[in-house]
Amino acid sequence: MTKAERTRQFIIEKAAPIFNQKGIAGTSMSDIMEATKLAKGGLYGNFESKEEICLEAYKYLTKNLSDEINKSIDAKTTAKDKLFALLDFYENKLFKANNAGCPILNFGTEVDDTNPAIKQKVNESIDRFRGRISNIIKLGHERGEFPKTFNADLFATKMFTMIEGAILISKVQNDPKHMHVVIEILKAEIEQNSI
Amino acid sequence: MTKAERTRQFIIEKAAPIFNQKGIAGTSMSDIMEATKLAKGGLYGNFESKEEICLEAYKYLTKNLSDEINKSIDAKTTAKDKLFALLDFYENKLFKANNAGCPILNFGTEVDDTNPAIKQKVNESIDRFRGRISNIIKLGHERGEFPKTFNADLFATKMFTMIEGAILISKVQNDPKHMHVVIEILKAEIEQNSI
DNA sequence: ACAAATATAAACCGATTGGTCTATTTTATC
DNA sequence: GATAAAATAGACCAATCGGTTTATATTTGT
Repeated sequence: MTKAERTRQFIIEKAAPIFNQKGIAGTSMSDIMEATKLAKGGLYGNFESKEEICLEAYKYLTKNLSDEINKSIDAKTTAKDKLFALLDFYENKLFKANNAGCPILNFGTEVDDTNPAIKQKVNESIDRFRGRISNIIKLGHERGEFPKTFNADLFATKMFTMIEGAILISKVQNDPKHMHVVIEILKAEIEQNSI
Repeated sequence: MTKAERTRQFIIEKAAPIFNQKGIAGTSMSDIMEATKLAKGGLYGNFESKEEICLEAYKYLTKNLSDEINKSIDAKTTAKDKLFALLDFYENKLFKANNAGCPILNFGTEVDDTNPAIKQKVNESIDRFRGRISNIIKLGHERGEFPKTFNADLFATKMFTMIEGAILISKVQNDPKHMHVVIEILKAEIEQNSI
């Protein structure tokens, strides 16, 4: 890893939480200069533009999250445990512990028309998230944990939308109450669909 | 209605969809100048700041939406029909017809730390939305349409979070598919809980 | 129609925006 | 440790930001 590569990574790591919290338009290069203690030249020597930093920041945020989630899931064997681990992750890590919430939600609502590159990335994140849930349920089918009537795709959509909606409420209300309610509803539904 | 009041209202109406689409930080006074064909003086003669326009724009967007929703609901008599009307509204009006999506989602994700005034308004919007759903279910209890086991508060949270999550997906993917799926899931659940 | 009050246009403000450029420093190679 | 190459600081840029001011239009009440 050359110096430049290290600095590049360093900038991404410092910029990511700022973009996630203040938004793309709301984050300025001087914010990133302050966070990294680098001057303009230091930033533009490693990146072409603010947008490039932002794109890399989004990739970094989602990759990090993805890795953590996969780690939580892989630690469990049964499909039910994996789904519960995923739900617990969202309740504990992403909302309570984390700072600025879900990058899919934060970036997704902003990059409507303005930023097709990031929009595409958010798109992929959504597919990955839904796919993860769906695959666990299909694993449950194979393992005989869930009946075939427990529709993987439908539940994936349900779970994804409820979690994102819950993050929105909990963030605006500064209160994890509804997030907790949502997690409980989803757990109950999984329980109900267990053989 | 004085000239000033009319101009004020005119500015709000022109600015609202811009804020809803481009976000608060992403909307500049020159955007509003262009949309209203007014000069700086025209705007600052009627408003103290960009933030005041933004706050009024948010109020305008949600009031408009609220009025339309209430009209749809009031046209129905049974609780089930009212819930279905609300769901249809979200599927048809808000996503397909509407331009920039739900102001609760758009503003809510942005006004985290930066804008307590609007954050408070979004908070109220969420309560109003959830309350509306919850009240319809309670009406269903009274009318003998729904069993008491159909928990009003839980379902309100479920419905709200799923709809907002579905708006997010549908917007990012430019595809109402998942919104449709969510509406169908919710309708089926209401049907299932009908006596 | 006229006068007082109101509302708007447009020049102007300092600060900040994203971005460039060059001189200097730091790093890597020998 | 000298030297070539890579990376950074910081002055600089035009454009734009939100906002102010004042002179001119436009409403309004009479």
